[in-house]
Amino acid sequence: MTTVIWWIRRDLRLHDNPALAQALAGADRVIPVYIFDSRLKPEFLQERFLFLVQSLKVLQADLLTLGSSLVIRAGDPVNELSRLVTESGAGKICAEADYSPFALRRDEAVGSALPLTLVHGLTIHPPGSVVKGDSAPYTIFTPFRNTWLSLPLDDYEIQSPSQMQPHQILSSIPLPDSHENPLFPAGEAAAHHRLQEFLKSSLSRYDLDRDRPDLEGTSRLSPYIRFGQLSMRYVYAQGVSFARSSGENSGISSWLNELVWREFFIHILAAFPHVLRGAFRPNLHAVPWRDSTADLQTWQAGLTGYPLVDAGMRQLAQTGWMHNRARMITASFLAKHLLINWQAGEEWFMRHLLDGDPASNNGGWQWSAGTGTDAAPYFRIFNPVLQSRKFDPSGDYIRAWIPELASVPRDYVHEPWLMPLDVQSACGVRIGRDYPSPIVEHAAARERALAAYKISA
DNA sequence: TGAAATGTTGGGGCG
DNA sequence: ACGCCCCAACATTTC
Repeated sequence: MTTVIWWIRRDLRLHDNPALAQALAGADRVIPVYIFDSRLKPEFLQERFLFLVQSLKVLQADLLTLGSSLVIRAGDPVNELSRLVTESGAGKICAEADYSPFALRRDEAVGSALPLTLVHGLTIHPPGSVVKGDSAPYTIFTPFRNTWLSLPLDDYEIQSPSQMQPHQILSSIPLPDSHENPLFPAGEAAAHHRLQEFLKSSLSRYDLDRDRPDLEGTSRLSPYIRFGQLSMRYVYAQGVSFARSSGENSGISSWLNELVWREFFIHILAAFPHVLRGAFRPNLHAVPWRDSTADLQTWQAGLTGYPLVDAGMRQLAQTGWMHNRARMITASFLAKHLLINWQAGEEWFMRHLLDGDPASNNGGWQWSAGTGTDAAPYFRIFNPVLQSRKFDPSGDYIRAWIPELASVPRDYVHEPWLMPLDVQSACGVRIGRDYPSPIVEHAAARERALAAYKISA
């Protein structure tokens, strides 16, 4: 009787799961295990932690229908897995490889003590496989993508097991209390449903609508991909086959491009783990950031006085998700207009985002702050008013997240501080009382940022 | 996956 | 008819 442990980390799926498939191959029984790592403090994970717990509940239910069961433990993975191996007599542990510095250290510790087999599945092409002629990693997106696209695509799809052998129920702790996020119902089935809905209804217009936070133009798949409720291989293959069958291409290729960005940042973090500690470009270590707790808190609270910035920050705090265009604008605002170290923003996003992943989050922030591998030039500073007019033309997104501004007329919704007093009275909003005046003046803040970045550029 | 400043052009008003 | 100015509209350069 051979027993294998399937150690689940961020691959919460039964469909197209190479680590699970490897565990099942040749084993008489497989024990699915999730371990809450005691080094990760749930209070810092907030909404993402609840999403994880909900997802584990669904996975548990799915496993029960197959005849199996999920074992939940909490503690240090080396200790917990050692106990599980002893209790079950398992001769092997299979897990999907993860490439963040934290995960690599953890798996090194487990692998040196126990028979751990890491199986690739997190990305389509694993880190180290997309490299330049001299086998150095790419640091610019476009050539990375060109090489990425030239590699053979494995569109093989591993079906979910139709049943699993029961295992003796090892001691398992109950899952913490949690509740469903109304925008992101947890579980593999919900993820598949969302993918199909997106393909059908929004993908063909993706290139036109994806930058519009007031529309449903994006896939909203990121939390599911983050926790592996969908495999990248499957998601990408679905996009490609949809493009073939619909004969339509413009929207699809720009969406597939976004998936390649995700791969790019995972590769970057694997090759340059120092990006989690500071700027990728060492010369930009020297930006003289302002140290203002008050301004940071104003940004976090969505009270900067720039409606689109505040709408994005409130959407994040209230839902655990923010539209990508708003992520870029809010990030640019913190790093450029407020001249606060982007790492404070990186930390805030990680705390609140359901899809919070060190590689993508760090990559996005370094891009916005102009410190990254393939970064926006330091002098590229978003004008929050122009961005607002361009991407939220009627102000629907602003009004959805800033109830104070719900009745502000369209002419003023992007820059309410310009409202004459009689208009303020007419719509019942006094700027400076019901909604803040701008925390900084755009032109002056822009000049300040240019000067500060110039020092270290 | 910007925006502002600066430069150029050309139509129209007007003396 | 002509030169001059104004200023959109667009293009280029700079941050």
